[in-house]
Amino acid sequence: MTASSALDLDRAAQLFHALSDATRLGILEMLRRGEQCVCDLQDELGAAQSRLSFHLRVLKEAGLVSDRKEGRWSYYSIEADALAEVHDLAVGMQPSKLRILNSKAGRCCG
Amino acid sequence: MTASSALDLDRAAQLFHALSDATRLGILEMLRRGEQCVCDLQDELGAAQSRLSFHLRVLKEAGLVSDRKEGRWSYYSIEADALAEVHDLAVGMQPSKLRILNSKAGRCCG
DNA sequence: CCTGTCTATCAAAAAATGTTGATACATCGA
DNA sequence: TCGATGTATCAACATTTTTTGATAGACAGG
Repeated sequence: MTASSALDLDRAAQLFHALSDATRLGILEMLRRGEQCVCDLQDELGAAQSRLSFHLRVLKEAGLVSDRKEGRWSYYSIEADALAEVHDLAVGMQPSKLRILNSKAGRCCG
Repeated sequence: MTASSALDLDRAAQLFHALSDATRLGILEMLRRGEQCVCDLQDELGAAQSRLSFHLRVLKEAGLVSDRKEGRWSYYSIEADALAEVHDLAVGMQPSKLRILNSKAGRCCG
């Protein structure tokens, strides 16, 4: 059986697309420190509010982040599962050695 | 020292962008079987020649594939180093456990 | 209530990306 | 040399993505 169906490719493309922008990668980098409200991201990344909101939505639609409302604030945080999905994709794409140790089942470094 | 500079982000974005398209992922998938000429990719992926040529260039500019001319044919193959770079990025982005075992130095499963 | 703050959404404009068909170039075989 | 083949490149167009500024809703504090 071949490894990848059309759907797999589309999902992979969606994930990679969400990661294909420096602003979004910067957001994820900040979120690795833990939950952040939009205003903090805004300050630290120096991005306009609506711009940030846009990128956060892209990340959210890809499942890479989730949000939580508290009072006036929205807090965003990383969805570890989606990042694990990215990791699995990366492993699955390796041409040789790396693949041997990996299947869909488990992560090599878990 | 923080993990990622602006340059890192741009490079990461370039790699992920190259991977953010189903056609290009299909190409890489085929190339995992080994070197392929454009005509074979064309047949199997059912993509117009100039379209394929476009996507191959994106992949090549990201360093993910290389090409070799032989007679009338161009043979493309995977650049394992770039895929390893993708893998390292994926590992480095994990929020928790996975990171612990990894540094820039080496791959966990190598 | 009113006002200011935080955020999402919208529409318009701008920029980037992908597609298509045409053309050009190199190579091969006759 | 000629014609056919494999590929890259180009220009035009279509599509998608990103940015910007404006607006609106929810909430908190006075």
